[in-house]
Amino acid sequence: MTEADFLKAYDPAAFPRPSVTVDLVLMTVRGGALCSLLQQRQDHPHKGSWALPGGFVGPDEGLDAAARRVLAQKAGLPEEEAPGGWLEQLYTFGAPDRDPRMRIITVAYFALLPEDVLARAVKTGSGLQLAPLRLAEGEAIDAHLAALGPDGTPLPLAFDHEIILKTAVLRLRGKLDHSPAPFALLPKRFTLRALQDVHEAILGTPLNKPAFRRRLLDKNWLEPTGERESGTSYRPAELYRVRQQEKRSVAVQGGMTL
Amino acid sequence: MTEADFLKAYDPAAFPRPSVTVDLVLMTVRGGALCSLLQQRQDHPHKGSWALPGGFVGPDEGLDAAARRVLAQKAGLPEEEAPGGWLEQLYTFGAPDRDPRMRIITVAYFALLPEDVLARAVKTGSGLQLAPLRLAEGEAIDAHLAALGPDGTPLPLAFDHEIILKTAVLRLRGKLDHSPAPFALLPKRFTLRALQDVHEAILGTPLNKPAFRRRLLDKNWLEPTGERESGTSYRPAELYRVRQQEKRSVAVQGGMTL
DNA sequence: CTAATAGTGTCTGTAAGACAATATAAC
DNA sequence: GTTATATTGTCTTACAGACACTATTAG
Repeated sequence: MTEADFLKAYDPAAFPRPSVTVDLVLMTVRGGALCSLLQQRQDHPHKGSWALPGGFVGPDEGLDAAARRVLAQKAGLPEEEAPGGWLEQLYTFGAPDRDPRMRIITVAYFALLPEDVLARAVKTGSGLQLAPLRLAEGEAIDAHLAALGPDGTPLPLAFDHEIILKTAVLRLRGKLDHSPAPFALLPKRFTLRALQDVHEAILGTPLNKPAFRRRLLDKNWLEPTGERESGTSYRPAELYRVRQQEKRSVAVQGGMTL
Repeated sequence: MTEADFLKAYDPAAFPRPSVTVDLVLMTVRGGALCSLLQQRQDHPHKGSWALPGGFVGPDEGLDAAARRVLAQKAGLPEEEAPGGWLEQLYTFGAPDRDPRMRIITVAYFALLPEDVLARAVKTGSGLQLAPLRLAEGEAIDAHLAALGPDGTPLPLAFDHEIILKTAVLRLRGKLDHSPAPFALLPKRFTLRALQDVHEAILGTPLNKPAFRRRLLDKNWLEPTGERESGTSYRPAELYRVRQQEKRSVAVQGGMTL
């Protein structure tokens, strides 16, 4: 056994290497619901089921770079531009049988994008869909998550992508209060009410307005622009923007702004 | 470009696959300090520097299984036994140049083990060391982390292992209050004082005793055993144990008990 | 003016920090 | 008893939830 371990450790080419991919959970909030971009599989295995967009990691490509590349390809985001999104490594899934064709280890990322960006991606690509995610009550990791189709019925999910989606939703919930990530779901200038709507959609529960406002403003992450929203038939709300410094300040391995 | 992408996605064998390893941050608290097991490299590259124990992921081996195997090999833990530790996937590091020999993507795990288990591992193996970790003040990810040798000077760390260690420490700090993981650093029965010492070592700051006690007991994770510690020259403290149910209850992708 | 929402003030309950008082075991 | 620490009680402060009140804009 020690001999075998020795060989294993010092002659890695002696046994087959796994393929490594990145899979992306591209999320946004639309119509008060947290949604994820899914792509219908055209081939076996899991033909017809819905999968996360992904791609193989190139031989000289970093993991973040691969995630950005897939994001650009699938979501139609030019890599050089700054659409104001968020990208963060989520978790790595590597069960030996997660793909029936061969051994594939996937590094899952999640991205947050403004609604219009993802809506445009859906229209551009084919077999794409922005599916509302419905997570059963309770924060347990073994709770069931459904991605709903246009008719409100759950879509069949390919591979282990339900677990990946569930992990993403729970991670996002956990980070809501401690990370500037959720701002990536809104345009550059937004009202506090819109931000609260985003939080409520992600948590799936209503929040107290004065408390929410206090909490957010006390963090000092936002600054008022002096401008107001327009087009309302009632009192327009102040537009806020994220302080420049907060776009850099990041928690533990906290992801990156796009 | 679309053609190239197509080939990339559908003919993964057409380009070389990366090697995939697991690296383990094996931590414990000793002498009031958070320590990690490090192994001195016997070969180039980084010969003489100190590295995290790790190993290649086998062709039919899951990531968690690989981490457990390396844990058993390096820390001398029999895989079947239940020493009361904690194992959790940390983050995946895959910069193309992180290893000069070849492309290696590593899935980092961190483990928490009682002090005596790791101390035994250090004595058994060779070139092993349990190094106190000192993190510069401030939670910033770009702060410097040093692993101290026996003479108190920082050890040179191999590859990107400083970043991995830093990530582990920050992750552990963040989970302290929300996860039953820290209990893995103590024996099965322990006093609240010992638990507070562990928390203080990890956070690097003293805590308020009554508040700590209230917080922990209010979580209802612990139950008194009715027994007292022995061998003290003063009033012995009550011994607590973790409720059985809490060993299962786990937060978001929260790791596993050993 | 009315309608509708923005934004604020205030009360209350919960939980943490600080500090002190009491309890208990070894000697 | 003394000593050292466990364990509990209490005061104060900070903050979140609840609710109501005031402000502002369109029409």
